[in-house]
Amino acid sequence: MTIDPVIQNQLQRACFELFQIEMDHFELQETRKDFEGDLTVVIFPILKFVKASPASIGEQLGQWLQTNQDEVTGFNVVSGFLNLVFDDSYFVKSAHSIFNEKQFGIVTAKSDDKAVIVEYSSPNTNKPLHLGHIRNNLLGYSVAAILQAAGKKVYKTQIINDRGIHICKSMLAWQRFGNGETPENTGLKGDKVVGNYYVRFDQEYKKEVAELVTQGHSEDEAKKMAPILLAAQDMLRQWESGDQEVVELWKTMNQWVYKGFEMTYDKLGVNFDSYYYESETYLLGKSFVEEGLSSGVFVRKEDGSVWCDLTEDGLDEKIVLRSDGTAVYMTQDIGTAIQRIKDYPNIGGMVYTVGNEQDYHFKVLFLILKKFGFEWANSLHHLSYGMVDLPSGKMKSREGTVVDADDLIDEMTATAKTIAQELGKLDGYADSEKEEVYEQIGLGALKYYILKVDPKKRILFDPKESIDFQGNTGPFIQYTHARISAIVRKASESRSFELDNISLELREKNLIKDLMKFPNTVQLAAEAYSPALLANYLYDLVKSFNALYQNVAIFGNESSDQTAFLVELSNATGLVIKRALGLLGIEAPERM
RNA sequence: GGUCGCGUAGCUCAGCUGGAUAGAGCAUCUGCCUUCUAAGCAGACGGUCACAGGUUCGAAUCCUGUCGCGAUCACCA
Repeated sequence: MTIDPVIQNQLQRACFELFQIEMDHFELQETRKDFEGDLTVVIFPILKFVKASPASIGEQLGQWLQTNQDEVTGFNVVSGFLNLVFDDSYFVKSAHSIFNEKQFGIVTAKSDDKAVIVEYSSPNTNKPLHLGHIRNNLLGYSVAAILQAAGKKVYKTQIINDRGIHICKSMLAWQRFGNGETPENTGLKGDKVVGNYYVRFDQEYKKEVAELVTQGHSEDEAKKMAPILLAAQDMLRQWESGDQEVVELWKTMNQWVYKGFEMTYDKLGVNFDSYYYESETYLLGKSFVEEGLSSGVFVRKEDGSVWCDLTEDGLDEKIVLRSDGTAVYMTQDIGTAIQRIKDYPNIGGMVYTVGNEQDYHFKVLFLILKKFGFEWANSLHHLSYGMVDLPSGKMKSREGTVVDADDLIDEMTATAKTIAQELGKLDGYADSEKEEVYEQIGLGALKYYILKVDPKKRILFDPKESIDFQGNTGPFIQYTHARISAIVRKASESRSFELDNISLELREKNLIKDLMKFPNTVQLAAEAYSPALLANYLYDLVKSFNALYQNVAIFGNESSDQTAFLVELSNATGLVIKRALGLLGIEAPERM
């Protein structure tokens, strides 16, 4: 799409013909808005090879391009910068081809290319999803979509932490205080039911600890000997030994949770190709520990525990198997990784969407997998993102200071509704249509708000300040798309135009330049695993569109080529906006 | 203490492999609704790019150090 490679090539020829030197790369950049021109060549790097003033070199190169390259119709040199002016028809043709290219910006995967597994969400089964999971889900889903658009085959998956002491705590509290409550007879989502008992457990636990302390035990002692905790630990042992009753309860309550999660995923608009459960994979890593021992990647200590010595790589020793032979977190992650490669054909790499608190863990994991000598281990990426904190500090589910995912989604939708009603939008539509749009807008605001910031940065989220709908926000972008849809509706008879008859204003050129950047932006976003890149691109694009269309009358002279061109240009812009929003998992309403 | 990340307008954030006078939105002010939809547009105000050195034609961007914030350094997950 971009002309840069062509110009690079021509500059090489020019340098050879004019100065008899061979340069393989030139610094090209978009011309700043306050100078005349479209593409700028930075002259300074050439100075090292050519003995002349920047002005003279610029002059000669500009002259050469003007005579040898059709698109270049003019140039000017300003203190070391050669600004090239392109012919209007070049931009008109570009806009035209964007409109005609069905999959503009999207590269389809070749069948022989390696695929990528993107893991995200990966919740515990003892509590509902919260704001932190929302960031995780939005990032994972969007990065998967972007990788796909950049030409990769992508599989989305997650690992569900369905075993361990945490779920036993919920189970125990439910047994004792539940009175047979179920999602069905309470009308609550299953994850909420289970989450409530997790909180209940903690309350009882604290009560018992306090009681023990008044009886004269130290707090540390009390924390270890509280009967309810001992009971939970006992339950875990029963689970591991396959006690039928415990396993049944475990299955039942986990099913409640999964149903609840699915409802939240549906609302968020994310999905998965497969699920992995720790209860099924936690033993997997062990066989590879044996393998690692025989190949010397791991060493066994006297007490029987197994370690990986990473001191040569600047890290510590890391345990991969406990002295009692049970698996640790690392063990199962090794196992899960290898299992996934077996389960899917032709995997070239994996992306793990996990918070930055686990940076060290993944550094170690990747290193160990490399030591095993797997080829794919060189293409593992930890999509590390910053925490979402509240003004009051960190979110803690046990203390009830979390922002619940479902609540937040509902609040956003409600806010969208209030604002839309105040503005009198959507009057005259059916209630069901209205509700759908409110949801699209509320979620659009939330998704864009989260995705527009660099993944690695921490987000401070203030739930009291409702998320903005003005300025650099999802709804603003959606709104522009809706306006474009209106234009397209009105101009239902699309008429073709004569390319040669169009002359462009600066703002039209700017919009087309922005449109042309889309494929490149998708590639950059894929390389950087950063939806933020795309979000900020979108905002620029929408600004360009608005700046142009505010002061231009599209309709009124329906017969002119200029009108037909403007309609096509808006159509192309609408397509790109919708596509880019899609990569962020945001819907683009036709009306709002 | 070691390691990693972050620090840009009052607030929230952009700023791609170093390039021209560091950009948006919110907030505060000023104008614009008979054209496609004002969730918008045009403009004003607002900066020691944490600090100090270094690299070079040129640094918010790269390197080193200091300070501040966060994370992490478990036979937890």
